[in-house]
Amino acid sequence: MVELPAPSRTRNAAATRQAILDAAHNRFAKEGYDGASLREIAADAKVDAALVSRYFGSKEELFVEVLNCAPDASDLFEGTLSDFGTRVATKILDDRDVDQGVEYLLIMLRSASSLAAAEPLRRSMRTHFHDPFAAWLGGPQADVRARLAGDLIMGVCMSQAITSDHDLDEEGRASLRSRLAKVLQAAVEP
Amino acid sequence: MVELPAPSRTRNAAATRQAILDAAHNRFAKEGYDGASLREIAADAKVDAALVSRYFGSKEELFVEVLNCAPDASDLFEGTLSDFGTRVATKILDDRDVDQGVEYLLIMLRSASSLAAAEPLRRSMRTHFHDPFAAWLGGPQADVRARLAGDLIMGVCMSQAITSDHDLDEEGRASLRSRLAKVLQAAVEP
DNA sequence: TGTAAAAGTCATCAACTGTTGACTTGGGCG
DNA sequence: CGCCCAAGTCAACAGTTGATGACTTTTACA
Repeated sequence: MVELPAPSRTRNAAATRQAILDAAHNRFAKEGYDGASLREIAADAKVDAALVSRYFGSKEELFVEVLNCAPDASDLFEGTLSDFGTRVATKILDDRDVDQGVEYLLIMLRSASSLAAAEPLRRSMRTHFHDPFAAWLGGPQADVRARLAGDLIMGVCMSQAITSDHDLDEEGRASLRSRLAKVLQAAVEP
Repeated sequence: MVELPAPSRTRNAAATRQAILDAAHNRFAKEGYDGASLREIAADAKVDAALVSRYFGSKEELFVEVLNCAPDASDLFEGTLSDFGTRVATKILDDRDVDQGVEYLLIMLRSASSLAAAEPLRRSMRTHFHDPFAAWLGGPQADVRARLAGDLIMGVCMSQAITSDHDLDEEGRASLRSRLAKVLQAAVEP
């Protein structure tokens, strides 16, 4: 047959490493830690499977590396506290442009069942979400308020992930959005 | 050697079938759909692994059967609506006696990542939890209120499952309980 | 008691997993 | 150009998984 149109990639360790990282991110978000296989990830990154183990040592280390790239969810903290409920509710429910923060939430909830992933997951959750969230909230029992709001966000995202929004019409979604805003606000306010 | 002290079990198809079902329930709750293996389940039920496939056809059908045994979560509905928040909050957070309803919630969240388990899971969630919950709530937008409360419960349970309550002292837990009660109440009230 | 079907077991299959070691290819430096 | 180490590939491993067909054991009925 003809030659491959373009090798399209000169050898570049940093670039392929990043490609693997991106592919792993997507797969982990879609299928969870156990469900995603190194071969799938490697195929997505257009790389041999052996290279993944070679670069990151093990699947678990790759997972940790992916979690370490998580953003600080700082976009949730741009705005006033009194605005928090509606702001986050719209961000979560208007999922058409699934932004980074929610993607990482998906990784977490999809990997919660894995024993190997549990410990890295817990640590990442604290450092990237809970702690900065509580610090931003301030006030009395900030950690409890942060945890409760975080649990609510997680639950809603998870429900979305499971049901794929099959069972809610447009009016229902609007109602859900406003009510979620109210409840979320009740969770974070001192 | 001596004889086995007691074969301890006459051949009884219904009993072994139930034993398999119980073992599957526990394993699915602990490790999720993908994580639990038929051999583990069979070992727990003191049964050959082949028998599981023989009785239930496939792992997925076994999973469906387990979900079909889920209680209607009717214990959440014993009491007044104005009492709902505190009642459920204490039930969830005093997890020492993990009752059946929460166990099934564990199965759901631990299996949420599995593609094979997704559809049966969604159906069971609706019929065993969401629909009767919404019916019990009544009033305007009962389905939205039921979903939001359910999502919150799921998120809290999941957070518990991940963190194993490592990071909250006794005072914090009390605070979490009262606040969860308040937020939960805000979610269900019209 | 004798026998046939149910209940349970065994061995095995094919597929897939993460990981490793030996190998080949490529590009930059002298 | 010619070398050499990094970058990438190939094949294979040991383990586990779900599933299947042939086999043995028990129970119940005539």
